[in-house]
This record gives sequence, structure tokens and C-alpha cells, in this order.
Amino acid sequence: MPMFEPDETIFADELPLRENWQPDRIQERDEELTQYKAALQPVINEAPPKNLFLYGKTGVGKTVATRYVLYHLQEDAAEYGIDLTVITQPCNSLNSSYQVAVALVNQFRSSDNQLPSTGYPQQDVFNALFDELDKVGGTVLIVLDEIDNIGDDDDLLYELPRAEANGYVDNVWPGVIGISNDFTFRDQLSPKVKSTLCEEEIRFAPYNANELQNILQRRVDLAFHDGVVDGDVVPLAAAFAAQDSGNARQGLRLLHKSGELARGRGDDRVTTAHLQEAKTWLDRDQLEEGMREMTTQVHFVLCAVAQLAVQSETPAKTQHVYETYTALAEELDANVLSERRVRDHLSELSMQGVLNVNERNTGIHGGSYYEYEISVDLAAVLDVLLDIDRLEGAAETLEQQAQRRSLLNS
DNA sequence: ACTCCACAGGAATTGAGGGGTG
DNA sequence: CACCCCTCAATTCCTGTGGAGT
Repeated sequence: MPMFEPDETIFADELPLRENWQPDRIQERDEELTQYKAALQPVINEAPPKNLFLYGKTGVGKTVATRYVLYHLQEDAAEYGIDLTVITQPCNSLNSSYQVAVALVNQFRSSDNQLPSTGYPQQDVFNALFDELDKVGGTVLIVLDEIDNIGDDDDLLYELPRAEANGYVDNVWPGVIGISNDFTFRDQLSPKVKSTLCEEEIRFAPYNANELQNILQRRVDLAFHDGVVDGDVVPLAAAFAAQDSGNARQGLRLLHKSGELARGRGDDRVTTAHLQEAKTWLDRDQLEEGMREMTTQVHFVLCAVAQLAVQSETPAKTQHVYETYTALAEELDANVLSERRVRDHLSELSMQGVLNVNERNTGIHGGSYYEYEISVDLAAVLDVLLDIDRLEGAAETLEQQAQRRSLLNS
């Protein structure tokens, strides 16, 4: 008997459940698509393109709609003999105008002529970008996905749309399509950028539970064999995804994981029990992933809070956390940061949802202060800390103490 | 109505570490 | 080699703040 054999009792085709799968039609986004097409019409009329700004939470179809519309735009442009180039730049992990400009230049250049990620003055990089654009010529649409990552450093967004007016380029019409997960990003932009970049705005509202159900059902029909998925699985998955701010991607992940669990067990049906389990698994996985990406010092701070939690001393005031942190860092022979910095780390942890923060004010007896406690499964936190080399010993001790006090459920 | 605690968090700056040119 | 650029964690300094107590 072979070690591996095809197992196709559950999935007919897993691809429709994957993130990068491109559907042949877009569901539940008719209004947005109409707006999108209208905004790009100038390209076909051989007029300068408008700058576009799309915003909406993750998993509401911004990227999928963009791929869909631009694919058709390129096809039609080719048919009418219009010189159109589209480049897409994901901006996650690029956190400044400078880095985005470098990445764009490198998209145009061959691999033996790449620009380094640092070293040159900013204006040199911009000029290099304009040179590349000029070489390409025609209409160039630059899609900047997750543009909110660059924060308030919007120099590039100021320069790009004005490149032609300022005479930096003379052979090309650049158009910017900015995609943002963050509703507030638009307001962070300086007024001069806002007026040009946000000429045309398309807002992608979160999907409601009904819309999610339609989208998920269609993918389930494609991905699973008929009758394998219980009738109440999709509505529940849609409800979970709706809670997660209408995030269709999350719904797809849940369904995919449910199917994998069923297949792994050799079950012939996918039930809500599988879905529940998939949710627990995914929640924890995403949480641990988030925690792992933090820096060493944040881990120290988290470890200090975990220690207080094990000693049943949470919620703890910042002051108390800082003392515990200081002792821990000294014991581990690490740099001891200033209290101000630790406050930053604590607020970062609570933004991530790892810590819970209560604002308290006892007036003249203590003024206003924050109290922190761990807002997630303590076992998950210890799991992550155990994997950090420098914290291994401390985390082991904590785990033993926690077990003795039966603070861990799993 | 006013005080005043003790911390929150903004702003400016530093310094080390990535890299560049001539 | 000297000199310059970008990045980011971290420090220093400082102003803002909400409500219990008077």
C-alpha cells in the first residue's frame, strides 16, 4: 500500500478556497464595479487617467475587484490599440514612500540592475522612477495595494500624480490606484495629496451575512463534492465571517480548514463541529502568528504580564508591570528599557488584542492610569514565549506555576 | 469650582545599522 | 577612506487629562 494516495472524498477542487483564486465573476459588488469602470473610462478615451482611492476592510473584495476590472481594461485597451501598462505593487512590508518607490523602480528593471533598499537620497529614487515611467510611455496605472502601510509619509503620493504637470515626465500618463484597509488613512493624508489622489473614491462596505453566505456557497459548490457539506455549515461560516467585520477571506479559510479536518479524520461529511474546531484552530493560529512577529523587548513585556497573570496579580498597573519587567530583563541580562518605551509596548500589545486595558481613575489617590491583563488564552501566550530562546527558561517556570494553579485548560 | 494626582502619550532627538558615491 | 542617505528602536522632555477630594 502506498504511503500517499489521492483522497477525493471531500474536496472536488481545493483551489476556489484559496486566497489567490480569481473568480470569473464578482458577486455582491455590483455598485462598486460600476463606479470602478466609470472611473477608468478615461483610459479607453485616451485621456489622462483619474487617480483612484479604494478603501474598505480586509476581505471585502477590493483586490479581487481590482484584478477583475483591470484584466478587462487591459483586454479592451489592447483591442482598441491603446498603450496601457498596469503594475501592481503590494505595499505590506513597505513602510515608507522611499521603499515603495524603490520597489516600483525594481519592477521595471532587470534583476541585475536592482536598486538597493537604502542608500540614495529620496529625490534620486523618485527621479529613477520617473525615468522608468517615461521609458514605458503611454498610460501607466500603478496599483498600490495596502498603501496605508506607508503611514503619514505620503511624499510619493504627492509626486506621482503631479509628475506630468511638474515636467518630470513627458511621455507618460501615470495614474495611481491606492487600496487601503484603513478608513482613517485617507484623513491622515496631507490636504495636497488628498485632493489629487482621492479624485475618485470607491468605498467597499463590509459584506453582510447574506452576501457572505452567497459568496461562500458558490465556492463550496465548486470546491466540495455534492452533499458533503452539511446544510448549516455555510450559514454558520458566514455568521463567523460577518462578525470578523464582514471578511470573506476569513470565511473561506474557515471552510477550507473544516474540510481539511474532516479529510484528516477520514470523515465523509463536513459538519458544524468541524467548523467550530476550525475556528478555534484558526483563531489561535492567527493570534500566535501575530505574537511571534513582535520584537524581543515586546516579548519581555508580554512575559512580565504573563508572570503577573500566573501570580494572579492582574489586572496590573503600568507601574507594576514595569517593575516586573525590569526584574525580568535584569535577570536575563538584557537591556532595560525606559518606562516610556515599555508604555509603548504595552499599548502595542493591547492594540494587537493580546492585552486588555482598563482605564481607571481614582482621583486624588492615584490619578488616571491603565490596568493591563491578558485577554487571550494564557496557554497560547506561554506557547509563544516558550519558542523564544532568551525566554525559554522563564516561560517554562511560568508554565509549571500555571499548571500548579490549574490556570491552563488545555 | 477648583485642585491635584500620577500616569498617558505627543514631539523632537539620538545612535546604531542598513546602504550609497567618489 | 570621508561623507551622505534612510530606518527604526529607544530616550528625553514635556504637555494633557479625568475625576475624587476639598
